[in-house]
Amino acid sequence: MLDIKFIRENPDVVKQALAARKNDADIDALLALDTARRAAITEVEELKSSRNSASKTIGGLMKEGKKAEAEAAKEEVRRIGDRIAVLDEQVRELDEKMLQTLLFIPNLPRPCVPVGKDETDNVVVRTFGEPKKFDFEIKPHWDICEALKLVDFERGTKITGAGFPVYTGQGARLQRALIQFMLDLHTTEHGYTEIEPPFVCNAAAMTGTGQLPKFAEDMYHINLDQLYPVPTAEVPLTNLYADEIMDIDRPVKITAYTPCFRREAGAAGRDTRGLLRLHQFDKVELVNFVKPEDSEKQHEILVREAEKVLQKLGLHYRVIELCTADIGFSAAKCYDLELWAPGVQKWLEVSSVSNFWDYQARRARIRCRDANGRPQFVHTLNGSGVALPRLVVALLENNQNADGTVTIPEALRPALGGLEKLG
RNA sequence: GGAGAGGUGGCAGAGCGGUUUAAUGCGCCGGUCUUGAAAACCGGAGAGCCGAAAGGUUCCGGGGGUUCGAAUCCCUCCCUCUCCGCCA
Repeated sequence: MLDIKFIRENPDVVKQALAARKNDADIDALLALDTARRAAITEVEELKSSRNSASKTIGGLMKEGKKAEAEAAKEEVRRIGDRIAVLDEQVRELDEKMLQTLLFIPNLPRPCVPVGKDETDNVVVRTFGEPKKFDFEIKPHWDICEALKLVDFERGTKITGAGFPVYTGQGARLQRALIQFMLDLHTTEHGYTEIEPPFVCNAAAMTGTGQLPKFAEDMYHINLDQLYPVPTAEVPLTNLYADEIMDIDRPVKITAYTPCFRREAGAAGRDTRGLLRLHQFDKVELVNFVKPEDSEKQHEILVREAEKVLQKLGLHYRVIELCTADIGFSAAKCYDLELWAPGVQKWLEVSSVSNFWDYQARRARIRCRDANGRPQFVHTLNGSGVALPRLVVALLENNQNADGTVTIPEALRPALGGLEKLG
């Protein structure tokens, strides 16, 4: 959520930033609500002030036994009370309208974010490794999965539906090993505290991080209990500190594995084959809470931490900086990590590393204290560290051998009991 | 699921219609003392909103009601704890 004070004082900056990300929010209408709200508050508070002092006077009169005078005063105060009730209701309605407007306005991209018209204007920041050369005919991952019986695509549709993969045998074990490998890396080398959160969250949490109310259609919803299966661990992890004043002399860094559930509304028919786009997938997520002055520096550290996973696995990847038109709703700045998958001949997004500035913190009321001890909103950051299915795709397609086996990267073998090859 | 108890500042815990401007303790910050620290003593400090400021206003789990006036009385919902039931 944006700061209404900032919008009031910098309407043109806000309009320009929103235009850069192709958002058409009506800022002038919002500011009109703001003006009306403040006028109503000023009026009602003056009335409340006079009611309060009059009530004190009545208390005194009652004690002195001046019944008649007290009754006259009561009548006067009752009229003030009626007027207050009307104005209070007005303020409540204006508050609600403003909130509903603000909840649908996205974050402002930082000035440093490249301006663009769509994803083709994203910028490649750096590239790691080289595309691998093969001296045999390589297979796409779905053929490898079938040959080595890593995923049972057929039976999965029977129990749930398309997009809910059933990993089997070494495929299932590979999932578990990757989760362990990533959690161990981040906790032992990057200073993260491991969390195992609930896999469902309530509407307040979903609103805190920005999934609700705008993206309700992208989420599964357990109607009977008003709970949402998490679309990312970002939701439970970030909201862990909702309504708190945090002590963050140094960044608070937490990580968790969760399955992620996404309806992928609007993406029907895209990437239907294999593991490229799923309704349920596994992910290890990294979440940071930092003081405002530290967030830009910490964002660079965070993206390096996510990259470390790919480097250790020896995969060819690139870091993309998203342009203003492609950046996520809640993000102020965002890097994506993309793996090269030679079988499908595509760059695959396996991580999104975002700086949310104070946008989520304001929605979820996560604060810390500034140098003077005054409360201020923290900055939140998060990054996938990383999402599994596309990582598996890249591992299988890059490490496949002519004999149909797949070589396990050195770094991953301990988590697989020393296994060197799949198949 | 049933019965009972309870939700008050960072924590503990009083208050149960009108000097509550929410006592008190612990913890926290500053100071005195000390070579330094601890202890002791003195002082300070809740959050949101409106306001340039002075100041005002709201907040005792959420919502609603009674009243001139509600932390305090009533209704309702939520949550926590204890016991019972069921159970991995």
